[in-house]
Amino acid sequence: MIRMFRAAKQNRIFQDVVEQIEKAIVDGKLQAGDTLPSERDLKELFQTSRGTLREALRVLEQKGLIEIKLGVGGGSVVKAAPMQQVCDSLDLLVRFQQISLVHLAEFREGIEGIVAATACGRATRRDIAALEKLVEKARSYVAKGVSQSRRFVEIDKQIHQALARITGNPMYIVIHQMVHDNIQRYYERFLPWTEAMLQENFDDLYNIVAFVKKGDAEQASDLARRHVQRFSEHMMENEAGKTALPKIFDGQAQPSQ
Amino acid sequence: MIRMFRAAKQNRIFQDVVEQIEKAIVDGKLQAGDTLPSERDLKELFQTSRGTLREALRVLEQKGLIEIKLGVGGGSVVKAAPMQQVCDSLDLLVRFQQISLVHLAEFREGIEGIVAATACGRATRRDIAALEKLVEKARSYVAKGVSQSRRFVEIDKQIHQALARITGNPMYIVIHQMVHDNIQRYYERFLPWTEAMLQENFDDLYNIVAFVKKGDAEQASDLARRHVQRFSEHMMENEAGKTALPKIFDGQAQPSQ
DNA sequence: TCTTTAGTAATGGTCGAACCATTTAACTCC
DNA sequence: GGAGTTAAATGGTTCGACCATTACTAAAGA
Repeated sequence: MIRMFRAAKQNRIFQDVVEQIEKAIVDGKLQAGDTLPSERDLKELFQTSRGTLREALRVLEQKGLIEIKLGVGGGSVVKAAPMQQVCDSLDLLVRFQQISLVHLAEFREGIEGIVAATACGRATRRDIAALEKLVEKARSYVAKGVSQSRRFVEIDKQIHQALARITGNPMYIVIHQMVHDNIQRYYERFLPWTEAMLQENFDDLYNIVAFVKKGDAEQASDLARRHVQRFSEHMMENEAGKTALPKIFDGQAQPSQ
Repeated sequence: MIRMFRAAKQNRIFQDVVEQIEKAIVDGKLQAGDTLPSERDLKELFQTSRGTLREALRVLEQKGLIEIKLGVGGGSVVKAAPMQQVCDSLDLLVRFQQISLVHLAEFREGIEGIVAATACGRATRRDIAALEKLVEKARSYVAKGVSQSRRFVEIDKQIHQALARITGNPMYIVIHQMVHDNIQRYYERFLPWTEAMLQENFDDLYNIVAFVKKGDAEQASDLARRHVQRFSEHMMENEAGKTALPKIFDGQAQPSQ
């Protein structure tokens, strides 16, 4: 009932402009890459002022539907699917401290588990080959020690993203990316890498890929979850992690209804 | 690397205003319910024009951070956690047909499974009592037949939300709500209820709660997943669902990277 | 002829002042 | 004391002007 009707602030002209353009995009009348007329032309099309029109464009830009370029030949370009917006909106919620690191980590555990299990049944030979190539890359960085930990983390992310992509379900891709990015921000700040951790994590990746290759969903899923858990455990062991951000670890914070 | 730096369009003044206000809100210097100064005051605080300031307010409003009220005593009021925005952004993605119903349903399956399993270990006696109360409410609506299916669906949602809340992890709550709302919109349009379906779904709910009460995570999880699957199956069987929206069911659409 | 450079026009970004529409609160009148 | 009226504050809109950036073009120079 709550979401059946939208606010009826029809006095707001820019809102009407937003809805018209949004509808045109969603209906496919405006395709990604298309350029809208200039602000001065649009203001005449919509019979409004430039200020009001610009407020509408601001909203569309924020929604991720258009991108605005400067200079001659610039203007409003229709963007592809606004996937980034989903991430950003959740980003904001996390920064609101409504969601702590333990919450994120627990959630990621579940997601990684499902992704790994789902990927098991859907990975093609090419997928496996790509995964193994990434694993080899990771191995080379691990061999070079903690100085290359940044590169290793990058490959680690790519492997997880590849798994999400293999599922063929964009929901996993977008949700995974969002959680990973948010959680990684904490790890970068409070979790210094050691040789042992690097090796341990590489082994996880290697084995996860191996299980996916074998098609062993249960083991792949379990290991993927364990893989995420290890980070939380290291964070707990780490002095910086415990002392610097106690709030992050306070757990069961209730969300505001 | 991609998400480490933000676009450096510092020529855009309104962006700077957005960031300053957003930071103040996220840092807690501005609490939910606080009212910002009037546009005419803000424009002086930020040393900018009213038009530019309004563009900033438009962005903040779109982000769900503020709500704007008219008339004397009106102005920009800081809102609580912008949970609705997460739903809206996904809604847009779905309408972009980047995410189909099968994608949503599969994802929801995983989430409901994890939520049910996690809730098993965390439900207090009060939680169980509240769940059972909801189940009894659902039973009464089922008894009244399809005429009360709308009410039943509402209770169904409340039960799932209650389970998500029991986990104590706000990630589950917000993600669940986002997926549920989006998916329910399809079901409402293309899935007419029958007596048998009502009964079947009630039985699911009854048993899920029973398993949670027993603390049987595995069975609760399996049944919760099965519960979601049933909807997809009914959608498949249903002529309206198959013919009205074939595109929704085309499955493996690849996201634009 | 090719390259460099200066110029020019289109376009988004900003500014200021004015007016309109809505809402609240105070005030007047009965 | 209640109902209607008025006034002021505030967001919404409009207009006109100017600035900053950019791509294209033509002129100048090698």
